[in-house]
Amino acid sequence: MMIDYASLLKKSDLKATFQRISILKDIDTKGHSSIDDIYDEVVKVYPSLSLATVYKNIILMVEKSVLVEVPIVGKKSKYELIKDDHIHLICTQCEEVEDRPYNRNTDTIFNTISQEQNFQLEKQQINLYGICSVCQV
Amino acid sequence: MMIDYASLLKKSDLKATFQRISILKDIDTKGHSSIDDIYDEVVKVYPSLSLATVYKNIILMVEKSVLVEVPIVGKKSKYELIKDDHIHLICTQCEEVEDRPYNRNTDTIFNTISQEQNFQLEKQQINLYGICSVCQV
DNA sequence: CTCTGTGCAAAGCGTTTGCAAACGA
DNA sequence: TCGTTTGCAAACGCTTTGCACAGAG
Repeated sequence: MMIDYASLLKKSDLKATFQRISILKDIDTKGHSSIDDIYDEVVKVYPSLSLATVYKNIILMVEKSVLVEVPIVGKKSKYELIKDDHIHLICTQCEEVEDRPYNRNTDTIFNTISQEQNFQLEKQQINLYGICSVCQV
Repeated sequence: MMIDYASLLKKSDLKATFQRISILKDIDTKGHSSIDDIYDEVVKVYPSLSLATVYKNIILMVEKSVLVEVPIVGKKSKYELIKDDHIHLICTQCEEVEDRPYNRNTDTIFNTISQEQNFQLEKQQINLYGICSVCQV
């Protein structure tokens, strides 16, 4: 958190507009945000924001590998900043997503499977769906 | 494969129509199909099929836990028959999805993480994205 | 100053809905 | 026969697009 979003954008040949920085800040602060989450949040501090601008920028930042799409069963995708591989705990009740680090074996397992299948691994997404501690009454 | 789809449907209080059986057969044969895959296939043997019927039935069969949605980064979801936990190898080139069984450690890892986080695990989806052996020139 | 990015409104599509007719049990 | 399911066409809502203006570098 508290990354220099402007540098992050420039590194990817994207101009550091207030809209883009606000989008990144929202995602970074929350961890995972949907398009609507982002729009609702950023429009508060920048009322003239257009939803189309959010769409355009998310698409662009995913292409540039600044963001990663996290598709979720039965809901709209969320987006997160690119980061080390990790596990998602996705609450089916409150829809929050929490990250947990891989343990030492996790990587090995997936690499082994990929090698056995002669599969050229590019990206991995481990999603555990369930009820988070907060929602368990 | 070659399951008794009619019984499967009746077990879930769904009438065994030709449309539903054909949808299940397509998914079971291919392993994983998108809505459009299914429509394109079934309409061949049942030309009066409506796309709306496919949508309605997929939604229904997911609710009844006959099918499971597999959301995929940057593409439309695919659907599979419900089955034991497994890993998806998703080819980013040809879009094929292949299943691989969990090895002995996989379950342990996810159960451990869930317990540590007091997370009530309901469902898990492990997706490995990359290039399948066929597409590696 | 130049080229990129934004906002707006319209267009485009995938998905859902309502209803009469057809069908399964 | 009765309740469910289907097909059609319309409605919906999310996403994308084109273009003139604004803004970053």
